[in-house]
Amino acid sequence: MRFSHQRESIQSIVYSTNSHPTADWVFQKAKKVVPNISLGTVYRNLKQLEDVGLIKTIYDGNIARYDWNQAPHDHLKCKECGELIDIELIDDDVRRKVKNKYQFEVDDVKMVIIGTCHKHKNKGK
Amino acid sequence: MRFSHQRESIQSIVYSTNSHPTADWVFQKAKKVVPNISLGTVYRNLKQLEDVGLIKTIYDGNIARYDWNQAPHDHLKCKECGELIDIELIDDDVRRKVKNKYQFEVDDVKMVIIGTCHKHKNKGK
DNA sequence: ACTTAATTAGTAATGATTCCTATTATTATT
DNA sequence: AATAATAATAGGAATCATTACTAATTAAGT
Repeated sequence: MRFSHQRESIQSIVYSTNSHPTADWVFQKAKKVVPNISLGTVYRNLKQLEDVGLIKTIYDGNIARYDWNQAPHDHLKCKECGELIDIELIDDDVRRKVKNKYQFEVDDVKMVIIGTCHKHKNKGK
Repeated sequence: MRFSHQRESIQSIVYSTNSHPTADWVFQKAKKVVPNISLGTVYRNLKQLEDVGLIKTIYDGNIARYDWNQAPHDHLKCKECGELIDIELIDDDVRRKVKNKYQFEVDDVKMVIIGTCHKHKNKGK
């Protein structure tokens, strides 16, 4: 994989935020640096960056979001504001249990906890 | 919500399988019962059935799958065959931890464990 | 500088899902 | 059983996210 100005920009954009951006959000930001970058380039590079292990993809419903955080972690999703919040539960238990009970070789545990964040607790009813 | 032949068929199709079918799979089956049913009807009814709490939606990557199983459970996804396998880990721990640590009201925990199922363990390398 | 192949912009194509509208069917009421 | 009110439908168009295609560009080795 050789150097490209576009990929460098895309990577630094993803690395600049904790907001788990979508491809389109990255595209909008990238245009400010590389004015005539195309959306296809953004997708292609996001995929390459994932292949190389520099970013991770999170599926939020049926839309892809990207995350620079490589450490194993999970997400809280608030159904009021839609925000994805990083959390660390550190449960190696899950891996062990699954391996023993289901003879399943675990690569990755993707957990999203749906609910209401502290900012919106009262708006529930 | 009033009765419809279409919705009844769609529900019984989802309830007839453990394969976590996609909308299109349900559509193909439904055509055998209601020959000129339309895909839009399938989507509309799947959503209604979910609203009413009769089925659940699982996002498998960026494609929606439907599940009749209302009991809290998680899924193993084999990256070789793509199959989604139901599992029960029963960890109320997660709910408690999240509630205390992050002041987050938990509605649902969606966990998908990616890896290799016992049928494909050797094919890994 | 020259060559080679990876990368790009721009656009067309795809696939899943939603939206729109005239018609049909269910349910309550007479 | 006929009527009225309106939820639900079929069929197709529209949308949204993502991928594929292609000629032109560009990084990097020689």
